[in-house]
Order: sequence, then structure tokens, then C-alpha cells
Amino acid sequence: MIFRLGYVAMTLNLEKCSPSGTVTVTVFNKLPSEEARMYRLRKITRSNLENTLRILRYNQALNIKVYRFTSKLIPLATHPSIEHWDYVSDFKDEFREIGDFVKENNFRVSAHPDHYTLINSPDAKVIEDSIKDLDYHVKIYEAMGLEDYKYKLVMHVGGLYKQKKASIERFKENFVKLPERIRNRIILENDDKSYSALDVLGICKELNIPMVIDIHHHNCVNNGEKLEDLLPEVFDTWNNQEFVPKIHFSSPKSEKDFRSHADSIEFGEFEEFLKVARKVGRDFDTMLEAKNKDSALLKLSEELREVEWVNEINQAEFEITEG
DNA sequence: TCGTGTCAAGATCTT
DNA sequence: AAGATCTTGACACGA
Repeated sequence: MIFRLGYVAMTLNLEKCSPSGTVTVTVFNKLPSEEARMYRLRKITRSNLENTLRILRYNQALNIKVYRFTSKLIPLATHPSIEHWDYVSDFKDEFREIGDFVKENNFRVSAHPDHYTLINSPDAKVIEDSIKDLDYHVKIYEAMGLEDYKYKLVMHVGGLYKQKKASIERFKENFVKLPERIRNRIILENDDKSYSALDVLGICKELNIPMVIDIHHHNCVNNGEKLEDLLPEVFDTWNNQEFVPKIHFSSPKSEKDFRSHADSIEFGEFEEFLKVARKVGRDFDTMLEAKNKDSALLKLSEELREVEWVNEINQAEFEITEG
């Protein structure tokens, strides 16, 4: 069993390296001319793309192969103010360079449209905007030349709207209507309030969608289901996929503020999870969601290296190499 | 330059 | 029915 670790969007260990620069709508609209507005958008976008490539190079140096792109690569991407802007053409080379680097170095990259993107809303306008946002994410992959559907978009089921069953049905109806190039990218994650791992597993099995189980969310919402019972079936949803199963892992900030993410990953909790995963015996990847981003990853990987049984099962896929 | 209130977006809880 | 809260990194503005 090999497992790898990844992190989300930004590194704490490179100076001035945000991939998520943006501009507020108010300020953007106050800029004096079309030229000024385009200049601002291009400047931010260039910086975001450059920083993304810097982060990937850094990841490569540390052999961190699992990474989630920020959703904010293009400022105001799906806002009506910039609908006319063809950012893909403007930054053709930059996108391509990122995608080439991903492919050359066998990264597993992903993206996670944020919680405003809901395909089970009863509101047609919300659905429309959500599809626009999904389309934006896929466009980014395509611009990078990451045409392979193995590069995924993680989503949640959506809102409850006081009727869980009907809301799940609406998810299914809208999901199957999505264009193929979007639909085949989507994978589903259990959330920390509404849809449990068991709920999501049911949807995933029915619609043949790979499932990402978020261990922390499972601890927030469940009806007594045991992780060890769920995990084999969750991993099975990946059987026809190129990449191995992926999970999300984070530690609660505190007992009182349980749902929030802590700065780091609590080692003991991760070790407990590994013991459950070992029983399943499959390779998998872990996306860590901690405030300390890659610093939390490096800390955890240090701690894991101290544990003999872990070293025996893992082939040091996340080993630090000097670079 | 620094600290802090604010920010595109939806859902849901509180009043 | 309207307003607050969720959650988050980064902006934007004023001191």
C-alpha cells in the first residue's frame, strides 16, 4: 500500500507566491477605462499563473505530487463584468506551460469549485451560474492541455432545501444532463452538515461517480456508520479510474469549534485512519486541508517517518528530496 | 506599512 | 421578511 499526501492551493514557504490574487468588483468597475480594467485583469492573471508554476516546481522539488489548484486563477472569472474577455487565448502559453509541467512530472492535480456552486438548487438561475462556474474550471484544464478526464473537480451534493430526498433526486437529474466534458470530471465529497458519507456513497454508486470521502466531515455527520465499513465501498467507486482513490483529511480546530480546520494535522488521528485504510489494503492519495497548508504536510510526513509500521507499508512517495 | 473591515457568489439559521 | 452567519485568503482603505 502506497499513500501520498497533497495540499490545497498555496504554499507558506515561498515569498509573495499567492496563486489567488484578485480585485473587488467595486474597485474594478471604478477603473477609468477599458484599458485600465484589462491591464489590471491581465496583471493579476499573469501573477497567478506564474505563482502556480512556481508552486508546482516547489512541489516537484519536495516530491509532493498531489495538489489542488486554486479556483481563483482568473480574477472575477465568472462575473458578468469580464464575460467578453478570452483569457484562454491571452495566456495560451502560460496555461500550456503549467499543463506540460503537470504531465511531465506526473502530478495529480485537482480543483474544487467553491460552495456557491450547486447543481441541486431549486433556482434555475443558481443552476445556470453553477454550470458556468464548472465550465470555467474545465476550461482551465483544457487550456492547460489537461484534456484527460482523470483531472477532477470535487463537488458537494448541495443544499437540503428542507427535503433531502427530493434534493438528492434533483442532483441526479441535473448531473446526468451536464455536458460530458464537465460530467466526467466531477467527483463527489461528503460535507460537514447535510450529506453524510453514506448518502454520497449511494449517489456515487448509482451514477458511477468516484467518491472522495472527507474523514473529518464523516466525523461531523453520520448516523453511526463506521468508517471501516464504508471505506472499501468508497474506494470501489474508483475501480474504473486512472488514479487511485483519494480522501480528504483535516483535524478539528477544537472541541467547541469542531467543524473548523485546525492549523495542522493531528498525528494520532491520521495514524488511526491509516490503520483502517491498511485493512482495505489499496493505494490512495490524501488531500490535507489544514490552515498551515504545505507546512502541515511536511510536519505530518516528518512524524510519519518516525513510525516503523508506516515506513514498512509506504514507499516514501512523499519523501523530501533536497531541491 | 500596518491593522481591520470587507468582499461575486447561496443556504440556512436567527430574529 | 430581513439580517446574521458560515468560511476564507486577500483586497482596500484609513490611520
